[in-house]
Amino acid sequence: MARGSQTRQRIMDVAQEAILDKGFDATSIDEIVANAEITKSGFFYHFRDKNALARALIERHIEIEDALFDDLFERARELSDDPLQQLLIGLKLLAELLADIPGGHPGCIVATAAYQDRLFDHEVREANRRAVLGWRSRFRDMLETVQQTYPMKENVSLDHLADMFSVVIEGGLVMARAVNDPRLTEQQVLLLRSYLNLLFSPASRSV
Amino acid sequence: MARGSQTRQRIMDVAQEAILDKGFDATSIDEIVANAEITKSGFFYHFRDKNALARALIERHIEIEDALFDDLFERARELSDDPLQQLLIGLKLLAELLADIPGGHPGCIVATAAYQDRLFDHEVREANRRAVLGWRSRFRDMLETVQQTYPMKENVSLDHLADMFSVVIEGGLVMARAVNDPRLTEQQVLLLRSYLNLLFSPASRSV
DNA sequence: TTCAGAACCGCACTGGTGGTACAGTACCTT
DNA sequence: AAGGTACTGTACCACCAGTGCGGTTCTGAA
Repeated sequence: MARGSQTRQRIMDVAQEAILDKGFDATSIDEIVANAEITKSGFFYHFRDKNALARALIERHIEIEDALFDDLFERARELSDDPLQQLLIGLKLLAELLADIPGGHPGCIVATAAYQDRLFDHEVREANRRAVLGWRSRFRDMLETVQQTYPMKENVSLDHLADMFSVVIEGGLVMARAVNDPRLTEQQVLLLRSYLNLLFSPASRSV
Repeated sequence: MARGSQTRQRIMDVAQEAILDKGFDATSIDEIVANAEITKSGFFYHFRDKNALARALIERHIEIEDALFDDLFERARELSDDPLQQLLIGLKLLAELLADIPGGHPGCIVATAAYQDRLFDHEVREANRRAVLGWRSRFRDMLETVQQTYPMKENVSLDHLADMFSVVIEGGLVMARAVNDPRLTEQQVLLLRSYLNLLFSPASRSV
């Protein structure tokens, strides 16, 4: 069983690299099978069609990203007991992480899927939707905890605010690509941090 | 000469509708020529290849969007003499505009191009880049004027802040698609407005 | 009225790509 | 030895971007 899933992983690795570099459509199955050192028949043994590959990639991506966020905010919790500080520290760590990836963040498969969504079938879009809603509830929980200690200075929806995390990250990745500036995403995450600081922090001190 | 450019416009209209609906690759030339009531030869008479069509669409989109922003903030200037209020009013008008489009905003061609950029040639990416940098300088100018009257409460880069307009709009459009919630973009623009209000507004009144 | 050029049409063709079908084979576990 | 898993190899199809080129229609200037 190790042999099969190993090949499957290899196909996905090769495919992901090519897709993040060139886009889903620009990556042909022939190219993937060549780089993964497998035959076309072998590819279709593991994936029913190209959609199945996309779905697998998105699902894997969600897991990795979730684990990454878990780790990030776990470290933030270790560094402070204050919920607001945890949030601000977590965002700082996220910005650093985005900055540390050499050559800039490769981009987000979820956004790729969203912008080519008619290419994918319903299951792919559903997986994508689940991922985004998962992030919303994650950040919403954190914001609620913060709000219990620190009242907001402006009355904004916590759901919308939670979505802003994803919006800034995804939008940042899009714009980083458009202007070819890999540091843009990191800068935008820090602006979100600045917003949350102004919104919740009681003293109007600069951070 | 009216005849030629008329056909060209018709091709672009038909193509844009299909591309925003399904994505660039999912839209075949055969489909475009059928809906535009022209032949394939006719299409290639007007556009050297599919890239030329994309380039033309992006350039037209930039013009339209620029005119839209011009109009929006012109109206904001009519409503207030205060630079901060102009900015906040402009964002409110933008949010209303995004909300008013029936069925939600169709999406942004610039982001589509950014996420499939390897599909496009250098000229297309350059046009895209120019558009984004144009927005940056537009919003930067406005922010600078605001800053002359209202000092920022946190010291953030005006360039980054200017980029945040595009980031929130583009990211909002991506996420709106992902969760199938057309109102998301509008909500995010209002959050950006809330941030700018907190950042520049001297009194900590709620708006 | 003529006539050149712009704006097409019609059709045949090429190469690449996603996907199918199916027979055969190496390997690994029971 | 048997049987499933994990493939290989080959042949094939439909669709799509793009080419080539000869022919046709429309239009504005001389």
